[in-house]
Amino acid sequence: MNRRTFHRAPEGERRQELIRATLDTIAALGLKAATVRAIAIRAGVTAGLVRHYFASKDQMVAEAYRFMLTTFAAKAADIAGDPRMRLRKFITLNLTAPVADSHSLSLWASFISQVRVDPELAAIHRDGYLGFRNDLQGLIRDFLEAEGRPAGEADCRRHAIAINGMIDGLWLEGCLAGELFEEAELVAIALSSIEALLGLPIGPDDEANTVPERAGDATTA
Amino acid sequence: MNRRTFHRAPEGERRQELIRATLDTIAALGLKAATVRAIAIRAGVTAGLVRHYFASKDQMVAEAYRFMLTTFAAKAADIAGDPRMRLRKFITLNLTAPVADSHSLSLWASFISQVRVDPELAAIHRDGYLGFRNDLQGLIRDFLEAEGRPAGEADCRRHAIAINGMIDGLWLEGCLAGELFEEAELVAIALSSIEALLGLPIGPDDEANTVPERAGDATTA
DNA sequence: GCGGAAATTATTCAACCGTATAATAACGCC
DNA sequence: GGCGTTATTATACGGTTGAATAATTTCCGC
Repeated sequence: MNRRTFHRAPEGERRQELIRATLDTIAALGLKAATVRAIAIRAGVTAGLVRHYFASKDQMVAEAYRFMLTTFAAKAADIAGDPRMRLRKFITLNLTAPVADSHSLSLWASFISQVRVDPELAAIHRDGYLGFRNDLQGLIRDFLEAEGRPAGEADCRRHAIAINGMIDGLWLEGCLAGELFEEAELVAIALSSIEALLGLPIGPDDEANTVPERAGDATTA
Repeated sequence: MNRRTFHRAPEGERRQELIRATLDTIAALGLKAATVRAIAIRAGVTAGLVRHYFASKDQMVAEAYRFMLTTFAAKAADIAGDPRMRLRKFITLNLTAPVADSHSLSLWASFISQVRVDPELAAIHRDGYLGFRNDLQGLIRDFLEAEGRPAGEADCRRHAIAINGMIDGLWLEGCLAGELFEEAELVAIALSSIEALLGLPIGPDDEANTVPERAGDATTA
């Protein structure tokens, strides 16, 4: 009975592979079916190896969650341009793939359902989400100031809550039923709605900012 | 070892108890930890009894999901009043307990993460969500007409998407971090934002519709 | 420098224990 | 006695473990 030949991975690489396989498996099969064995097979190794890199399966899952949140935050961090452009990019970024797709929703929902019962995941969750709305609030403040409409702390907070809510909600709709919307439709709705909320135009002259016509049905999922 | 004395429940009642216990257990412990035993204990019976009422655990979970969606839909169905009142009630209903609390989010996320991998759940999901935005679109159309601002199909659809997105998003924020908001704050933000989106007042004169001041920090979870 | 032995350690493998679901036997009330 | 409920058992599967082994690096005599 011969033993399998294997490849010995360079420092850190296998660890990253396992984290990626964890996320892929959860997205594809759900948290319940994401067993150590299933994850290991997807990563091309055997189950026992997991405990060589992580103290436990739970720790590996926790690190996978942290990695996911970090990846999201990193995407939003390197937005450049003037305040109006930055706000517009932020919204677009969060309402198009890869942030807005069923893969992301699947992952997100799996973790959210565990956050309430797992203190370690809850801590990671808190860390990950802590800056999100603050970032948005900063973008809004900068934008209002640049447009000569400086606003107080309370007003900015209120706007950030409303706009954050709208982004989250449209993200949800896009993930749940992306095939019901044109590619840019959700982004256009978000931008024009936010214009109405703030009373200021956001769209640049050189790019379409109107809502494309579409006479489809109106179901959510 | 004496056998426990037991109570013989009337037909149907025990079944309903088990469904309720299923939802409670999923919300409290997560889908993974919602074992037949845990659910049975919560319902005050022993595990074997489940198989007397349901063909399998999966079927019980599926029926619990159907029950949850039905309950949500039923709440929104019996709203009475003039168009403006109905729209306002619809929004309020979806942004206050029991629809908007961490219990609901927990349930919702648990099921959503399974919907993609379980065809039976997917069918139930589709049935349950099919009419939601159409209902909202109808409310919006009626409201606009009643205010003398009749709108075409495309406009109504666009408004319904935007407002549905905002409701979903604020619902999400309320569930995730309800303790960061005043009781009526999210509702007030939603109502004033929707006023801005539609360009029409929604709030009645006799009820506060302004956003209450609150100088707290701005974190999401 | 260089070839190969020795040490290191990443990986596999098989088995363990706990627990889950499903099936079935035992029991009590009407 | 029949039916509803419970206790018990069977089987399967999940995470974890530790010993065996293959791949890689280090070391040493030359």
